[in-house]
Order: sequence, then C-alpha cells, then structure tokens
Amino acid sequence: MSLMQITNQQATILARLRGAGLRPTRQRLALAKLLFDSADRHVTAEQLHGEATAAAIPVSLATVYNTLHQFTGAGLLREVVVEPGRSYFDTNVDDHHHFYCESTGALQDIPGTAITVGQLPHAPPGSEISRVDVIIRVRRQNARPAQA
Amino acid sequence: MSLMQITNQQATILARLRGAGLRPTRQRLALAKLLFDSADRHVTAEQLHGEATAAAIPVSLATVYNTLHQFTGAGLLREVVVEPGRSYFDTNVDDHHHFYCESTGALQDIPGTAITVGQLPHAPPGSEISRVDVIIRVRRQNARPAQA
DNA sequence: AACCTAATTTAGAATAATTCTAAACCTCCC
DNA sequence: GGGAGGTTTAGAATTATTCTAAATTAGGTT
Repeated sequence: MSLMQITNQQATILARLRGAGLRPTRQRLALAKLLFDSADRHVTAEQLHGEATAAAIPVSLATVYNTLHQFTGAGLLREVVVEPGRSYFDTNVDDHHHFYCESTGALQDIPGTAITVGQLPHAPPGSEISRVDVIIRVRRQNARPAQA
Repeated sequence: MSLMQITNQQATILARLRGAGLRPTRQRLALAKLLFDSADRHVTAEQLHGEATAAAIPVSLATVYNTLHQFTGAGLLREVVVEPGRSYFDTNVDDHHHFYCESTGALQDIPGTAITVGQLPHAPPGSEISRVDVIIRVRRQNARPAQA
C-alpha cells in the first residue's frame, strides 16, 4: 500500500514536472521524493540540501535552490517568508495559513477553513490578487518580547 | 501649526525613546525626524540611509539598522517581511494589514477594520500570539505569474 | 546503440542584506 | 569639565541567495 502510494505520487510529480516543461532529472526526482514522500513539510533550501547529502544523493545547493523555485512555479510548493533571511518551502499548496513561532522558528499549518478572512478590500487599480498570506506569529509564553 | 505638530511628535519620540532606555542621540533623532515627520511610511534600511545621506545627515548603515531595530523594539515601528531579502519598516503601528505588489515591490496599508479575521485558532500549547500579519499579494494585471 | 542538441547540473565566484567587532565618540550625571 | 558607559562607525564577517561558464545528461533521431 505504501508502495502504491509512492508510485502514484511519483507519477503525479512526473506529470506535473512535464506539464511545467521540466525534465524529470535524477536530482529533481530525488528531491521530490524527499519533499513529498512524507506528510506536509516545511523546509529551507539549506535543510533540504542537508537531507539529500545525508541520503547520499549528491546534489549542489544551487540545484536545490533552482529546483525549489521551479517546483514553486509549477505549483508543487509554496514559499513562506517569515523573517528576513528565513524562508520556508511548504509542500501543502492548498488554501491555508500559518503559525510561526518566533522563539523556535517552527512553522505550522492552519487549515484554510480555520480562519475566515471576511470582506477583502479590492486590490489597487490595475492589479489583481495573487494570494492572501496570513501568518499568526506566536512566541513561547515565558519568552520575552524581542527588544533592544 | 505644522511647527506645533513637529514639536509634539518630537516630544513623543523623545519620551518613547527614554521609556525604552534609549538615549536621544543626534542620529536617532535625525532618523526619527525622517521617519515620522511625514505621513505613514514604508522604508527599507537602505532607503532610509540614502535619505539621511541626501539630507546631509552623516549616519552609517549599521546605525540605521540598529536604530530601526531599536525603534521596532520600542513599538515605534513595525517590520514587514514581504520577500526573501526585502523587508520594510512601517511607521504605522496600529492594527492593520498590507497589500504587497509583487510586480513593483510597493507596500500599501490596509486599515485593520477593512479585514475581518474571524475565529482565530488558538496558539499551539505553551505559546501566545504576538501578532497577526495579513499580506494580500497582488500583481499588475498584465504581469505573468512568476514561473520557471 | 551511437549521436546530437538543448536542458540541466555544478563548483566556485559574486551579490545582497544584515550583523559583528573593536576603537573612537558622545551623553548624561556628578 | 571629567568620567563611565551607552552609541556610532568603518570595515570585516556572515548568511542567504544568485550568477557564470564549463561539464554532464536527457531524450529524440538515426
């Protein structure tokens, strides 16, 4: 059964890469496997590169960056910027939002249904909405607010 | 009248800096003047440094960064990260949200009242909410979505 | 199966944003 | 007006990311 799942997922990824005009190369397939074989994930480029290296998949950091951006363009991933110099790639591309813990740097999904964003103002003239990001920033209760 | 306003604002800033344990130095006061003398602003560190230089206020980029972070800690500014490597400091610290134009990089305030975020899920155990950020990403209508 | 062409990967340099360091310089208080 | 400690600064260092040009590989063709 898990075999079947993996096969299906790989087929989907293959199809989606093809659809985006991306060749299913060894590196892209290996990274896709790391990204999509387990449940929803939030990874940085650096982290994914570390995982690949640990799994004895030789891939350069530049390729990891390229691949993450290509997957994002193909709709397989979504990028979430939480702090200057810290951005995650989220394998969940459904409509949803995030908790971001400022103390630990952890990111956590919030189902789109859990938040009602009512009565959106219309976009500035000449522009159209591409996405709505809601980030609920939290910190550990005993942590002191970031100050000087 | 504008004189009065400026005076009041400077007094407020002075008081708030003192309250945060920050000495009102020449640099901090000059940067505060640039930031708060006009209506709500969104500036990057680099931009503010450019303005200071243009206004013949010699201040180093490091000090601009320090000051922006200290002001943020003191509640005079709010930082908004919109993209990896692009973050703005917002002089509006009231409850509100943002439009971010991916085509131009422009940031625009949305009054807090214009969006209703209903039914917030509770924060993960052991943590408390520090802020809720809503960013509505827009792009110019003729612009093509970022792809490979 | 060998071949060709264009896409892809790569190491390493380059860039950009930000932070650090240690010395020089102010602010405040006596 | 002197001194202690907070502040500023130039420049180096760090971090995240992108670029470059050369080597490799995928996928169609014969």
